Amino acid sequence: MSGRAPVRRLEAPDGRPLGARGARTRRRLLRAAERVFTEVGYHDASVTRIAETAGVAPGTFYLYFPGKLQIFEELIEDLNRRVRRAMARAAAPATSRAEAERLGFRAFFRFTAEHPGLYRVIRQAEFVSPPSLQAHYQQIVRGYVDGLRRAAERGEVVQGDPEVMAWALMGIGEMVGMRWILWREAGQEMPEAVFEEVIRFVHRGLGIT
Amino acid sequence: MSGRAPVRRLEAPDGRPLGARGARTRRRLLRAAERVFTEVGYHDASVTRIAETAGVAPGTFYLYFPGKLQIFEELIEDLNRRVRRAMARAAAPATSRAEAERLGFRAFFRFTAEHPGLYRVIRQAEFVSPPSLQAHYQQIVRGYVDGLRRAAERGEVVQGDPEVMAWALMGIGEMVGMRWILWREAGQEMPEAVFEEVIRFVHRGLGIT
Amino acid sequence: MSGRAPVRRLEAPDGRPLGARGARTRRRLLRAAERVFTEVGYHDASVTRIAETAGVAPGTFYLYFPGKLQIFEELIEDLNRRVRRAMARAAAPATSRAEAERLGFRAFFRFTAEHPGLYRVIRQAEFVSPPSLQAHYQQIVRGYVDGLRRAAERGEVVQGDPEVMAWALMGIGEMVGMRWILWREAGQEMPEAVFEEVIRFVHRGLGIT
Amino acid sequence: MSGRAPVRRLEAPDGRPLGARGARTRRRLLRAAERVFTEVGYHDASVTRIAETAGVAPGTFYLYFPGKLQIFEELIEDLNRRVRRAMARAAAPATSRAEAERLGFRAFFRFTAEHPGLYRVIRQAEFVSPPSLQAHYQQIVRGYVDGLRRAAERGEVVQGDPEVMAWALMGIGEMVGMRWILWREAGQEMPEAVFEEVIRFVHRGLGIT
DNA sequence: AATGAATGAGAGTTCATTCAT
DNA sequence: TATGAATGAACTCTCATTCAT
Repeated sequence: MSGRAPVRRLEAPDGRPLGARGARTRRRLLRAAERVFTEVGYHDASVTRIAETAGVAPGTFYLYFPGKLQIFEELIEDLNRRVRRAMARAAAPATSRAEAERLGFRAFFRFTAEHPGLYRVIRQAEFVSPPSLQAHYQQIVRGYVDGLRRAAERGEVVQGDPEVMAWALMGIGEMVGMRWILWREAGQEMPEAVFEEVIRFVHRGLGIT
Repeated sequence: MSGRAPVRRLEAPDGRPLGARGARTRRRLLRAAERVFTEVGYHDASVTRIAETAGVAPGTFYLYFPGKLQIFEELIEDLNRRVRRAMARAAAPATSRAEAERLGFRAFFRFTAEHPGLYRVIRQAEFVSPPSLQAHYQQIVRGYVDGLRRAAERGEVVQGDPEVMAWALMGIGEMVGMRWILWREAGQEMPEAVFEEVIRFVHRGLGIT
Repeated sequence: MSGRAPVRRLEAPDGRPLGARGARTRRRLLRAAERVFTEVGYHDASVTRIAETAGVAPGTFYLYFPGKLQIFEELIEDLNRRVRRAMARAAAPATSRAEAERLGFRAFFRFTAEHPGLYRVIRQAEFVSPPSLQAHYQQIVRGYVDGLRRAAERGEVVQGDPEVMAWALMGIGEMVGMRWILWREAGQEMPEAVFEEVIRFVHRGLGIT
Repeated sequence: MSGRAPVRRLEAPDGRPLGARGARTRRRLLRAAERVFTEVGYHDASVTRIAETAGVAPGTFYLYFPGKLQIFEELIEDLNRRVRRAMARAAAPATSRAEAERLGFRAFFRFTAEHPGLYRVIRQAEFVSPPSLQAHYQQIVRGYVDGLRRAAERGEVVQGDPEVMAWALMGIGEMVGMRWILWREAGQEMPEAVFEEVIRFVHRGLGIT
């Protein structure tokens, strides 16, 4: 279908390409930012602390990112990629839309459980970087829409506007994930009964019999 | 069954009751905070700007609220009350669960359209005041659960865990509202076709035939 | 020798004389200020809290005192009068300078023990109102000097500059009082042995054999 | 017997060691604080003004001190060290307790004359940082007590509680210093006759014949 | 004689960002 | 490529004082 993803040429904010050492430092800053944003949120995360966590001096941060906002935005994109990949991989072996939904939701909840905080951070983008947030949701929806359209053509799901359904499904996933995963203490699992109830609701909503 | 709501005795942070003049100033500060939070979010909203918007001096703010966090929390509660009241009133005349859902969602979307920004602000509470956010969602769910349980007993909706369904419905409402109302420019309406599609999804999800 | 002290005509800051009701309010403010200054010091004592303690509104304070500084200064004068009176009364029956010193120091330490905090507040005057502090010490010294001069003429104490001796004695009293009274918890007494040691030092210093 | 004083490793509030540039800035802030506290007292000294006096931006202050209170406390300790060192050095060559007292008091008054204001500042600690004030006095007393005890053993001074005597002596020094040094205009000397009178009083008080 | 809501200047403090080294 | 000292604007919050009622 596509071919390989283009190799991402990393560069410094001033446009110069990054050597191996620089690329490693950049990666460490990104991981540090993930940890710090996750722990305290965007506004209480200081650049100094991110640099510290990455083991570099504050000034070094600006060799790799134009500012705090930009590393946040890159992190959101990064998260988005990881979520979509996790869901796509999980749903790949499915032989029906019903199974695809089950596997996809399962993967989403697992991802959320393994990265508690990331899904809290993303909600912060509402005011921090609205375009990032919109892009995040829209990219997820885009993948969804294709799957739903094909399933409708095959008669597996009800006829209807696949975009609306995709947003509805995403809303269900986020709200349920927040309720049963993010608000739990770390280590707690979402009860299997809850998961099954969610899936039944989703299947009914999609008209899967 | 009902009785009237208790008169809310307003007080200053130091516990003294508020006279008419004080109550008016307090109300103006609350409205100003709503506007400012809505425009720029919690973190970029300064107390000074809120006071300015209300037409009072910065120090006056602290005669009525202990701080920025507290006015935010009060605003969330306030919003919560208004949303629930709007939905309850709208759904009251319904003669079936199907109709109740339709009227309730309609009211919710209308409220969101009339107060664009409020639903964006609430998502900020994730890091600003988690308890406020949880209370907000839980209070909405609580009302929902009762209605669903009774409907299930009457055989109007499918048997199942009403709490899970309530969270799912709330997620649908929020995400669809965000997509078609908040991200639109002011004045835009959610297309009727979208609304109908959402309602169909909701009805199917609940097992309403 | 003197005649009676002039009746103090109380007036408002604007010069108008005070009626009976006003005089009572003024007195209550003064007592409230004493309590508050004593508890938290000059800078952390707010006019509002003083008024509150006196049971009046903040605005009322300014009907009786031009400001926070002035009530503080009046309080220092007041304290000064009370200390001197207590010491003079205590020493009056003495038949020798030795006895006068013993009785005077005893009275001073007792006063300090009964008004812990007042002697801490006075030290604040160093920067709050230097003239008040100087006047306070000078008035105490003045009384001392007369007594010492007469005692020297009678050969009871050594010949020498009575003013220098007076300041030395005052320094002893303050420092010892601070160490053994103010730094103790309330209710603790200065050990009798300490008192006797102080008196011996004083007697020797004055050349009382 | 002695060995050298341990090198003081300076660190920033966050615990990182200070380089040469940082150490210089820190020193300049400390000197600036001394000047400003001396001029206007603790409460009217603003951090901004201290920074200004040191020639740095307000934010720089917080790279070196956690806050206004802490630089004040460090200043008190600093002053304490300098006073004790000055007195110890001055009294070192003394061959008798009588001479030691004379030299010690002389040194103390000279120090006070050279640093007018420091001794006023210290009195502020009463409400600002009581532990600092107690530590200051107690450290001075501690050195005094040893000297007095040995002198008593040699029969040079009267038998008695050396601690009480030490506090008395300190009180004399502070009060006399305040009267004849701090309240004078800059440049004025304490008259020699006053100094001699004080020393005679001290010698008599200690029982030095 | 008394009220108490309102003021507004100024406090201590934080932190994203810069730049000389 | 990296440092880290320095910046300075902006923040939340306090409180002595005023004045219309």
